[in-house]
Amino acid sequence: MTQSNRRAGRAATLTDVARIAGVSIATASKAINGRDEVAPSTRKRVIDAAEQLSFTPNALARSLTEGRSGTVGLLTSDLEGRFVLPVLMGAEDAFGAGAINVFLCDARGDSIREQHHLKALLNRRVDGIIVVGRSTDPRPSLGQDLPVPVVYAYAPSDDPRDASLVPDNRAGGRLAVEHLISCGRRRIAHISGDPTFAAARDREIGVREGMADADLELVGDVLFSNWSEHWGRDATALLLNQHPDVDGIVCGSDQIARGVIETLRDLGRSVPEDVAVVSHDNWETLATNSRPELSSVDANLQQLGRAAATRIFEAIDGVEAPGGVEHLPVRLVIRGSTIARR
Amino acid sequence: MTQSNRRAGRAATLTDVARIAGVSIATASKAINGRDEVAPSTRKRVIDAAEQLSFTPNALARSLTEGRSGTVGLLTSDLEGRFVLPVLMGAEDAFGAGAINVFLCDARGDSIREQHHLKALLNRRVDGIIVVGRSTDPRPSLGQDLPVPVVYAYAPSDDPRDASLVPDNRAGGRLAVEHLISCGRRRIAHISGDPTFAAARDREIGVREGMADADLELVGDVLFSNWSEHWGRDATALLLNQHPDVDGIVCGSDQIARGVIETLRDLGRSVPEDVAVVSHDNWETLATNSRPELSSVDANLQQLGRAAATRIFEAIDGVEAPGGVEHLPVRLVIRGSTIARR
DNA sequence: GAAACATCCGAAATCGCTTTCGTCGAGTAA
DNA sequence: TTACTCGACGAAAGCGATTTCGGATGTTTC
Repeated sequence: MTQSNRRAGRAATLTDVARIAGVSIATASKAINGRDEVAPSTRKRVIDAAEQLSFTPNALARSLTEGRSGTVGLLTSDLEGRFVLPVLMGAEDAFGAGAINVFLCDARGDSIREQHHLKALLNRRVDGIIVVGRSTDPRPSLGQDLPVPVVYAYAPSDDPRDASLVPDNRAGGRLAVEHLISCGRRRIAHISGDPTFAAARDREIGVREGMADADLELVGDVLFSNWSEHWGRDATALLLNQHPDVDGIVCGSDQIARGVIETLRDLGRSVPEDVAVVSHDNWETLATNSRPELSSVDANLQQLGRAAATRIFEAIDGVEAPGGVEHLPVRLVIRGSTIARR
Repeated sequence: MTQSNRRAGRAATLTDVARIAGVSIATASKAINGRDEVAPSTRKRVIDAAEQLSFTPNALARSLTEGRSGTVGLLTSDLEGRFVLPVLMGAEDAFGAGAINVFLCDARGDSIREQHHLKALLNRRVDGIIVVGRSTDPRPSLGQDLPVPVVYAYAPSDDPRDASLVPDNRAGGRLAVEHLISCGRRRIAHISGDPTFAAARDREIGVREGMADADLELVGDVLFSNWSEHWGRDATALLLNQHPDVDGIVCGSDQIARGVIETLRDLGRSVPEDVAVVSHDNWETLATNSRPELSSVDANLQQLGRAAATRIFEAIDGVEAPGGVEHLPVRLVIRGSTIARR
């Protein structure tokens, strides 16, 4: 805390710099911003003066004239932050560190709070807004009459006129099951999470497609309930009871997979030798601490954030945004739960 | 994306409102901001006009005159976000949603990037900065010559002149061990993480203090290595081999505890009957999905964020900040790993 | 030596809002 | 009626930058 300095006086302004350098503020501005109608010697004087005062231009003032603030709002309902942070990082990457700053607002699933935050963001004249939902289910649109471009990431908007970017869960399901098949598995089951989640349904579709393409059928029904380890354990017990010959399991999430693997071991099955397990999310902490480590489908959230930022940019620059939901590619990370470690 | 609207024209300004209401911008400003030198009828006209144009004041312009921006920077190196998000939420609470907005910047452990972000934040004239480290180890100070108040949260600054708020890990260690003792355990061991972490050392001190107060001694040496489940498993095997009669284990983190519990079960010990286990962090996903669920010491990060925000506020209002490291209370969350579920 | 032309610089307008201070008219007191 | 107070309102000066455009130099060119 540096009270002393703060009291010492306000931050240096362009006027101060100009005075010290003995030029007008117009010239000082040009010199500092590298415009070319300034003599080299003058420029040097100005730069030196700025240095001496440790002058930093007031971004607020600049924004006021330029009409854009160089900030973007990230509006989320994802309390836990597993999804929003990779997206944030991707966005930062795309924007370039420091060039654009991101306001992170957590609406906590409360639409009143969301409106509040939205209004605050607009007051601050953000140049764009990225909305990150907490699941991949469609969420209410912020509306069409906003003065800035909006991109929905992870969770799509329920209004097709909005631009939404979501991970391709269907392809993810297919990827997972194809991997199991390529590992020589044929009797494959699917244990997933909450069936009211679009992610669960989309992944199931992908899984079924992958099986069908290989002329295979899933072992038993898809087991739906919730995304927890507990359910993974219960479902596995159930599954092995009815279909003891299963040799591959696609899990709806890493958490489920953790439970699945635990119960498989408890019931005397070795992973991946007897049963190979692949899951979704690639949540590092869970996946790499599992024994064996989890093969998992990664949603490429950072890339999704980057794409969202790019969209915002394009829209700012006047490129008409196409609207509709775009599915971004996912990737499979292979670890010990499907292929035995050498 | 609402290009049409954006093209339709710039956002309404106070001048527009004033014109429609037939008053001067001065009066319009006063009417909207609730100042009292305005006749009720006039105020109504202005408010109506503002409504009609859906006028939103330009926060940038306002900040320019008021000298404060109503924004705060949150500078972090915590990639994973487990620590930074609760802090962010706490800060939002304290600031009041919408009244203050938070710039979240991730330096990714790179000091160049950090300087970059810091500069950007200062350019945007944030009213204060909260620095969130990635562990509880001291981190380099941003320096004393910043024009805004800075508070270090979670990780303290290495400069005692800075104000730092950190969880009281020592009290946490004590809390954990006292709980085990109150559960009737006497042969207690401590399995922790990376001993180069201040958190590991502080917790150990607390644990030892708690034991000493009860005239007990730890079973064996404290086992240090890293914060992973793998280590939890290995350490437990080691421990049971040397001290098969252990009846309580304090773990350095929830991840370690997960490994500990797993191996305890594998080796035929039931939790909590034979061995009670308590850990640190209270990472919900891990703690509540464990079997049994983990009793764990929660660092109260949200409260820490709230405290940090309050500090910033006070400093803005001119209250001299005390500097130095303040240890904030932690709390124990009791679950099934120490007390058998009924 | 004058005209034409660069080159460099500064006065002033502007962005949208807040705030001070002066003005004006109505109401009150004398 | 005059003098005075007071409430309501507006003109104008900032806040800190950018940018336009005209003016003051100095340099070519014929």
